[in-house]
Amino acid sequence: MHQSNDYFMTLPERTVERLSEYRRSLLQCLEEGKTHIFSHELANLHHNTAVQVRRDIMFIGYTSMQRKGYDVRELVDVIGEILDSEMGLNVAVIGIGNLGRAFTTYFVGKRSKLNIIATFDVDTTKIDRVISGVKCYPLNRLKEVVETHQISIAILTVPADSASEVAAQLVEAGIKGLMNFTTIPLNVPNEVFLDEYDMITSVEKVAYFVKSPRE
Amino acid sequence: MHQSNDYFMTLPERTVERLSEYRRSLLQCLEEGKTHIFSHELANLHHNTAVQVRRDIMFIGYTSMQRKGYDVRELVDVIGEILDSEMGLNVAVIGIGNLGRAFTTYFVGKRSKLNIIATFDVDTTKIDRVISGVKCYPLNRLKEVVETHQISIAILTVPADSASEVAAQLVEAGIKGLMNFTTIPLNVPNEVFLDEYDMITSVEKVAYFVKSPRE
DNA sequence: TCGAAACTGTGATTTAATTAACAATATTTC
DNA sequence: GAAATATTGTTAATTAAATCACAGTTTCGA
Ligand SMILES: NC(=O)c1ccc[n+]([C@@H]2O[C@H](COP(=O)([O-])OP(=O)(O)OC[C@H]3O[C@@H](n4cnc5c(N)ncnc54)[C@H](O)[C@@H]3O)[C@@H](O)[C@H]2O)c1
Ligand SMILES: NC(=O)c1ccc[n+]([C@@H]2O[C@H](COP(=O)([O-])OP(=O)(O)OC[C@H]3O[C@@H](n4cnc5c(N)ncnc54)[C@H](O)[C@@H]3O)[C@@H](O)[C@H]2O)c1
Repeated sequence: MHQSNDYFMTLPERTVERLSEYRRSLLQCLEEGKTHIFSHELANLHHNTAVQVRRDIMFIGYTSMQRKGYDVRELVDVIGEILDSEMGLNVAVIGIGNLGRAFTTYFVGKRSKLNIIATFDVDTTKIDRVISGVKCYPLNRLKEVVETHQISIAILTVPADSASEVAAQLVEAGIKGLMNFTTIPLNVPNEVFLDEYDMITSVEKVAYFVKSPRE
Repeated sequence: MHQSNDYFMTLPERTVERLSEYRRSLLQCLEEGKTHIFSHELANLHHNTAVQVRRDIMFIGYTSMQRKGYDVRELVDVIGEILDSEMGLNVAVIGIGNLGRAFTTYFVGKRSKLNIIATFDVDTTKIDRVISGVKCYPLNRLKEVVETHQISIAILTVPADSASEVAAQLVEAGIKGLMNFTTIPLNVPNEVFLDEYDMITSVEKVAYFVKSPRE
């Protein structure tokens, strides 16, 4: 039973994240030949509750076969309709150092609607080479390459002290979404979607809760 | 004016994260010779409001010089008292592949109360070598090394298909905090603090909001 | 010396996210 | 085919987080 609204409202960020995570588990289920899954099973695979799973799925307007659970294949497809763009989106990695290379290598292996089609750096030993399977361009060709290849998303892995400057260039070049892995919080115009993740903060948080366990 | 409670309640996770982020900005301020900072200045450096900053600082029981803003040095120290352990904590990286190496290289450079003092792998070409400045041990010596070096935190960067198994070994070895960078959600006993971060999910979220901007 | 201005600290309020509760529905069992 | 069981979808209640609103200080300027 597949029923999806023609006009989706924008989903809460956390729901979008969970849908992405559910999809990965569901694809795994498919590989194992599992065709149906209950909300509590999906919940157990992630750290949450059956109610939360049902609510997330309700958000995207999919409904199950009552009492049989969700059809895994259909659910994967519906999540795909929500998360993916028909024709895919093009992605660039900016700063192809240790983290940029690790990310690119990992990502390029995955089948996905997101294609890393360029990397950028200022290091002349990297420019014009193919690194992690993707061509590296000089940063000063950013705008040109972004336009000709219709790149809409950038992954920022440059050193902290050039992060703000490079971010401004990305905005100027017409990037629509920015994933910032540097430790510097960025300012971008409202119409550019920005997500930031700081590994060091995460590890410091773990350390805090190791030192001060809850209850 | 430095007034800290003897017994802290456990802070909300988001507050702990923000404190870690504030600290980094504050250290930067110190380097630039800035001795005092207002809540709205700190807020501007991060993506939040002056009230939020004041509330976070209230949580840790620090109070400013009225009308002069917060003393940067003191605030750094108070945040340190909250986040850091007196004698530091020892950390191990499990799976010293692309991501593990990037992380280790980056982290080892930082002055911090968290010391990466061992890495573990199963690849015999890596074992017993020093990689990213840290000695790599065979995974089967995990328990022994964790005990002798009093390692309490593990960073998990092994391939997805061995993540669960290795996590169980880490728990068994007595790890108290686990930062999981694999794409597999883990189950650990309640007394082990677990944080998980999935880069792919983050990028998929950015893609979703690029495709479906808010309002 | 007395406002006015600039910030902080915090109770009250609002908003957002999660969880509980349960009616509706399909399936199995006897 | 009726009762028992399992599971969903959704409304209502709860909890947690963020924001508002403002009184209380300190400083400044006239
Ligand atoms: N490595 C990690 O695990 C880790 C963890 C947390 C945060 N980070 C952050 O990620 C960023 C990159 O870390 P890394 O370890 O990969 O560093 P790195 O030094 O290995 O790589 C940085 C790369 O950026 C390039 N670069 C420098 N200036 C540039 C510019 N203006 N435009 C384009 N490219 C430029 C360099 O040539 C280099 O290739 C840093 O900001 C760091 O704070 C990394
Ligand atoms: N590279 C990235 O940017 C990235 C992004 C998202 C998620 N991840 C996740 O991080 C993990 C590591 O990614 P990577 O790109 O570094 O992979 P990688 O293959 O480069 O590294 C994996 C390392 O783990 C070692 N290993 C394998 N089995 C092990 C075991 N049982 N115990 C200890 N070590 C073992 C391998 O020898 C190798 O050195 C994966 O689970 C991946 O899903 C990586």
